[in-house]
Amino acid sequence: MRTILHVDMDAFFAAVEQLHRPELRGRPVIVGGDPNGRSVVSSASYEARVFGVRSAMPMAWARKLCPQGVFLPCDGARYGETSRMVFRILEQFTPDVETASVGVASGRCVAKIASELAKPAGILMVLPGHEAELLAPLPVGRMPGIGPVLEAKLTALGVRTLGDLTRIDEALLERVFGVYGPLLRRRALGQDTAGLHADEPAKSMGKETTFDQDLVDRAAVEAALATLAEKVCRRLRQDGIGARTFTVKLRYSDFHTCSRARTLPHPTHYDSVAIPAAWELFRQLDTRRLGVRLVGVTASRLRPMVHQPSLFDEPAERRRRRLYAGVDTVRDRYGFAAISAASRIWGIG
DNA sequence: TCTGGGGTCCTAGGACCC
DNA sequence: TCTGGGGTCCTAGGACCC
Repeated sequence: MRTILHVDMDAFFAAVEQLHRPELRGRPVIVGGDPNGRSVVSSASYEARVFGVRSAMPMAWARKLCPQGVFLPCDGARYGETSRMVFRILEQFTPDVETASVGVASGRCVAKIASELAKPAGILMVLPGHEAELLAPLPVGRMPGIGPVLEAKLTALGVRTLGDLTRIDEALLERVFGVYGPLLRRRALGQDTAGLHADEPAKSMGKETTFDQDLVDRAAVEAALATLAEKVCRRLRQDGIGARTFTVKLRYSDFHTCSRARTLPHPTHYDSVAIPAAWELFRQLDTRRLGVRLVGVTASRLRPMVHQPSLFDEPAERRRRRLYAGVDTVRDRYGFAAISAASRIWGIG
């Protein structure tokens, strides 16, 4: 019999801050980006949640709701270190972790919901055969995969709880939600057959940035795009893979968001290919006279880069490989910006 | 009060081939 | 002169999760 333990760190970033700085314990701690900038809340302590502060809420709202809060920037290195520590403990099968809640069940969805119900700092075990019973009274929005949009559609059908979802007409469910409908019902019954699939290779990797102020100057947007493309390519090279598809994403000041993609015949991980592609996609995409709030570059259709020996391009390809190895070495030593501008000038095809 | 950044998965429609 | 159906690949957009 399969047993899945879903371990969920309660208000993890905020809890880590309170762990390392005892004077913050008992105080509303809000971790996120610059509270005066265009950022959102990453994590709010339970003391801050009392004021209505939630994850993903704009920092500006959080500040209004909880002016006395302690606002802290994300300390990624410290959270990573703490997370690794937690994993070392979990590897020894000791569920004795103070910052966490644990749900135990036969399937992933139920285990996750159980960990939510166990909060804060509890353990909830769901015995096989009792899944549907636990789920029935819960609002549909508690099920992973049902967000605000699906919840509203279900409400319109008169479905409020997961119990309601198990009783609604199957054909209707399929008409409204397509292939997802029957799946939702099975999950609501606790029949969750999805196993765990750790360690699968990534399907895409991307970088995006929201500007402090909307950019009107298109040259400045293109400069930002080049930097993003360089960073994405750098990650591809580090992983020894290339991408066949590059996508540029653009968000205007009115929050309208659009994207354009291009697929290449062969995978690449070279700045000199990705940057011109990103620029061209951006020029096709940028049809409105509005400030630009965000741009992003995403690589997908990821493949291993096989360096096929070819009669003609072999020396050029070898040169290029050496060039980028050098670029990466310099950046490792002196930081990313050290070579950014130069690599754009080199641009060999 | 004004909306991050990293991803995954699904859908609809078009181009193209047989 | 008009037109089927299946399959594959690709694009754009949207919902969702952490």
